[in-house]
Amino acid sequence: MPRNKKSLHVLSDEAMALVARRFGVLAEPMRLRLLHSMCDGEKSVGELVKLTGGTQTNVSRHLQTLAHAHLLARRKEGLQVFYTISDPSIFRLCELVCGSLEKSLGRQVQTLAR
Amino acid sequence: MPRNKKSLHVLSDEAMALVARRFGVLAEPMRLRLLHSMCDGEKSVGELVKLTGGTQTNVSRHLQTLAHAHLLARRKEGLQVFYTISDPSIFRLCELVCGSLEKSLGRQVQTLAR
DNA sequence: GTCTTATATGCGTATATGCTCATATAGGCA
DNA sequence: TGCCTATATGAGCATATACGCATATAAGAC
Repeated sequence: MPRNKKSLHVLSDEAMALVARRFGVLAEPMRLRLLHSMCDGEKSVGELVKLTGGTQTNVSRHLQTLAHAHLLARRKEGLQVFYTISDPSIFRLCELVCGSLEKSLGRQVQTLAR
Repeated sequence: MPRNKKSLHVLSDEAMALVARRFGVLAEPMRLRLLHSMCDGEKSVGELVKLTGGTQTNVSRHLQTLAHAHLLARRKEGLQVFYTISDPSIFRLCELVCGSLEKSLGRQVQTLAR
């Protein structure tokens, strides 16, 4: 029976979809800016709005997306909601991408990794 | 003059856009399958069509996308075109994502990393 | 209870992206 | 030349996603 091959293939497809979705979450400049703004610790939504210059609606939406992907943790305190990066593997991802981009761009953008 | 701050901010925005675009290239299951199919060396478009089960048109389009992002190298030989992974940092990216997903999914998908 | 502040959400719109069909290009062979 | 094969591309459609406006929810102060 070629069932092993088949089911492996199917599983692999599901895996691909999951990985793709994860990359998709990181494929938005605003979400990257939000993550970047949280590098030094948790921030409230209001702080993130000021730091990123986005609208409250948009920042809130993107924070939801990041939280649902388990990249952020949510903590409510009174009127405010604080978000923290809960998956540190993001940093490595961004470092890798920045390094790769620096190489392929021939150092056109030297400040990429900052 | 707050120009330093300003221009740093602008540069950072461009950087974010570049990084986001890179992640976006990796945010499609078919493109991930194509990359996966090329792990063991270069492949022709025809081979990739068979390996991934996609249509010729679609496979060709995704290969273009990957090549334009400098993730693939293109080599023409007679009627055939061969593509190779030209940026090995992709492997680390996928490993990191797979590892992170395995953790957050509580090992629901054990074969993710295969 | 009212009022204010902080955050989230429903809805409509604009843009982007993936997919397919048909066709174009490019190279090899007779 | 004409024909066949391998790959790329233009056009159209369907879906997804980001954004803003207005409004809802939640919590504190009064």
